[in-house]
Amino acid sequence: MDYKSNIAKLIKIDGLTENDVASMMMNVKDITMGDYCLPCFRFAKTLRKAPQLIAEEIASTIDLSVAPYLSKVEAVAGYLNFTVNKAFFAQNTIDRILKEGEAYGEDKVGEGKTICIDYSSVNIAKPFHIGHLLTTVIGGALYRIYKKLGYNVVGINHLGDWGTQFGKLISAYKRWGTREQIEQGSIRALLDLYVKFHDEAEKDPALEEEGRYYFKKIEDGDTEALELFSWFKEVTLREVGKVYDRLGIKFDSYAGESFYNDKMDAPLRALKDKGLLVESDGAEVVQLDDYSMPPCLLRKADGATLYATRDIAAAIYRKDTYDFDKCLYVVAYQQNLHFKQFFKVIELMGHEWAKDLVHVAFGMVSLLDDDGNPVSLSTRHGRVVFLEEVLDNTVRKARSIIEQKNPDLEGKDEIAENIGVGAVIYSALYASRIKDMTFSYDRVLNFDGETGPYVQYTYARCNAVLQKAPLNDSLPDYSALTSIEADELIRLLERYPQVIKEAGDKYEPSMVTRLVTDIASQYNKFYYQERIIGGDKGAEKARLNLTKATMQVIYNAFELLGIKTVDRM
RNA sequence: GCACUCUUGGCUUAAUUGGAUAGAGCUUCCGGCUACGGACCGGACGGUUAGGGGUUCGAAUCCCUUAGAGUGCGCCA
Repeated sequence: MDYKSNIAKLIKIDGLTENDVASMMMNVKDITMGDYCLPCFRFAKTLRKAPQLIAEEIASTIDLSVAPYLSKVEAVAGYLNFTVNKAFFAQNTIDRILKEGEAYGEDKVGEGKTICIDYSSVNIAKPFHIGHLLTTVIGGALYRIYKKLGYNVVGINHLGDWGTQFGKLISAYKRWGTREQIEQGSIRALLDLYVKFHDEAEKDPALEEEGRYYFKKIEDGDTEALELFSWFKEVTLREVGKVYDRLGIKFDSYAGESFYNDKMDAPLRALKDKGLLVESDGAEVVQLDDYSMPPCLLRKADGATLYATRDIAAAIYRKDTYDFDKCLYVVAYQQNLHFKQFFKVIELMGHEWAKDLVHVAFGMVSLLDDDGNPVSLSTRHGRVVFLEEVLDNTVRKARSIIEQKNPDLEGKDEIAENIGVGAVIYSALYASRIKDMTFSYDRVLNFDGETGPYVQYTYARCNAVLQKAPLNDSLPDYSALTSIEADELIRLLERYPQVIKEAGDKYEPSMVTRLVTDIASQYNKFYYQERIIGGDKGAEKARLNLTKATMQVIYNAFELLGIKTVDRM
């Protein structure tokens, strides 16, 4: 049940509707003062009374007998504080979680609506490195969050699969490559070929011409060139797919740059007809001076189209195909201007849905150099950390901790995989997405404190308690859950559905990470405060059910984040 | 030069979007396993929320300003 709006029904303030009051209700920080509160300061001016007096007057009009879920109303320092009936609250919350199970947190707000999410967007024949981590896991988490909220979600991997580099790659392959080499070496082998091409091209500039020649062949639909091109694509996607599987990432569409190749003429023509596309230094641009932005370049002097041209075509295609209510682009904030520009161009074209395009920006990932200063990733300078290597390293670390702490554990490999990968995903979804992140092994290999393994440990601990508990089919006595620790825990569990909605509204999966961390932490406090097994049967049952509910919410939250829980570790 | 973003203890960060005493984790120090899992828990140290001004009952949060950092700014994506 929604406590805030139920409480709001009890409060009568002139000129305010129930909804107004409900939206002013807040959670109380300090649980000893209550659970929900209404700050009365803002009424002081219109009512011409002191806030405390107003709070007292409202308190005196509230009849608790019609609200069995409340146990106390109190006016304190201008706040009207409501304390819920703890036993009722505990029972209501825990029963709901146990009854709904994996569905706890589901909502219908998204029913009948479609959201497109453009994320990950790998480049063919380029390394899948930690620079792709954030877009991939943030996009993946949003994908699952919106599904949970009832939306129809379309996950799009906008592949970087077009450009002269593919002509060069074909040229290099035909000169120095073999099929086995590529099949075995995959992206690394393709990258090696690409690098070799550039080295050789410095000695023999004619190679550049050859690269262009083969790219032209791709464009013209030459059978051999197309076959090689799609083979490179297949090899790349096969390797990248392995990482996606480990991260629990899925896509509904892989329509990338090459897909939009023949879809740019129409929007360009429309822009021209509207007089928006103008010639400038031989190129064609949309002037955006009126919006204090530099012009958006859509066609080069040599007639070739650009990034923005393709994105405009893609947005229109997506609107036509999916009729989205929102289209998200999970892309680093470096591209802020680019998105603002092409969103504006689409608006100028007269598409009212331009307002539904959202750039979900996130911070920059950098590495530390030898002096401890952050440096940006660079394939050219060899400053690349393969995502797969990071996963392998954290899994290895998890494995070695298991060997040390729990050598007899069964299924170590799978458990280490889930812990190691979980640690990486967790660290990427820990902070608000706009924060920059310097990647360091020190950080992702630390499994203490607010980390993925910490939450997984709590889950495994809950599981161990339940395994060890004797059969108990008594009715739970929730009035026995009297400790502050239990209260706080239940309060956090109850908040979960609301937090998912907020995470969706703000495109901020870290809100889920934070809540599940608080839940794990609070369970551990509860665990040390109260002995769970033993004593009165009804009370024991209540503590066991609370343990079960905690596990369920951790499981549900981790599923949204893409992290697997483990029963033992 | 212009635009966007950011600045909270040594480090990484939170704060119900303007609400009560700014809350955690890491690090350091102290304490806790003959306990239902010590990858844990408790405690201590550590903050003028970058500086200044303003708005108001109330500001880390909004406005102005100064400083610092990052990113971007026509023929790459």
